[in-house]
Amino acid sequence: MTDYPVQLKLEHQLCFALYACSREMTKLYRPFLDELGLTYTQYVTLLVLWEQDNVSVKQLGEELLLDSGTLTPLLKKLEATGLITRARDAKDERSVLVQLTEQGRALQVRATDIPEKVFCQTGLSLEEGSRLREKLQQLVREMQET
Amino acid sequence: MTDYPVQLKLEHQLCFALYACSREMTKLYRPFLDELGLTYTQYVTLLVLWEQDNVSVKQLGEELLLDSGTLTPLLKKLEATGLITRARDAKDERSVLVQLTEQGRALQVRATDIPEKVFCQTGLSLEEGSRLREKLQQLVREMQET
DNA sequence: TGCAATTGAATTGCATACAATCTTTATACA
DNA sequence: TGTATAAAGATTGTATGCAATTCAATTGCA
Repeated sequence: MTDYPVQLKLEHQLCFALYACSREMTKLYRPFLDELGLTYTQYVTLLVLWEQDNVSVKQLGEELLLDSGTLTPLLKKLEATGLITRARDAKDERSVLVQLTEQGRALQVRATDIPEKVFCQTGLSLEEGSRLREKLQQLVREMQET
Repeated sequence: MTDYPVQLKLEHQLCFALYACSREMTKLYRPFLDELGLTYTQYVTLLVLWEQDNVSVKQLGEELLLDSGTLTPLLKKLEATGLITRARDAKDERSVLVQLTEQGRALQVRATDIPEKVFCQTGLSLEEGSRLREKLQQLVREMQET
């Protein structure tokens, strides 16, 4: 199999490196998020809400690159656990506004140290981490244009 | 909200950049894989098998960083569509060996050009793509050690 | 050698992702 | 001003991911 096309080798795939790396990174978060009773997707949703409260499902979807098929059930779970409320926007009944509860806002304090703890396990310098993140953000923007 | 802790901003998260980038990359593959009737995970599984046929579920899991909970149903689907066969290893009845069918092997030809077509949409130079992939592979290795 | 511990898959249960479709509300414009 | 179109969520269906558990086969070692 020495003449196997090099462009099909798994080791040669940027897509797989991304896919594997993303999942491994999520695994590093899991023990910390377990303590807060959150999944990774719930966590990033809260990151958005902690920055800007009272946003629509549409806005959340634009920030997180997720659609209502993913967000609706996830938000219902966060509502059921008492971290957020969901309510139709009086100004536009098509929209649903998501708001943190007291409890949801309080959780932010317990999350503050998680990114740093995880980052320490990556073996990256701050400089390398930033460069890599910027490169990935640039790549996301490029892929969304196509 | 100007005093919001910078380390919790979504834009500052390497984990989210990876998560978003991985999903966007998979979206670029989708139209091409649809033509072959494959999902992304089925595709990377076949990448492994095209390189080395007749491997165990355990070996597949080690290459793809997936466990039997994900692989077993996926492999059953590939078997149902006639691309692979699954059989207990006579030398160790605990293992299941996965083998390509004629049809499964034939599909490789139609997949050969996909990585290049997708890569063109990333806007990366070959040099940048390789560097990024190597950085991600190194990061995966580092995260697996912890 | 006999049996406890380990290993490899499969199964179960839960939480995403995402395409496709449906429902409700808002908007545009003939 | 009706009405066609568009927009925002919700729903449905399919396919992962992964933890936890179960089951069968193998291995290690007292």
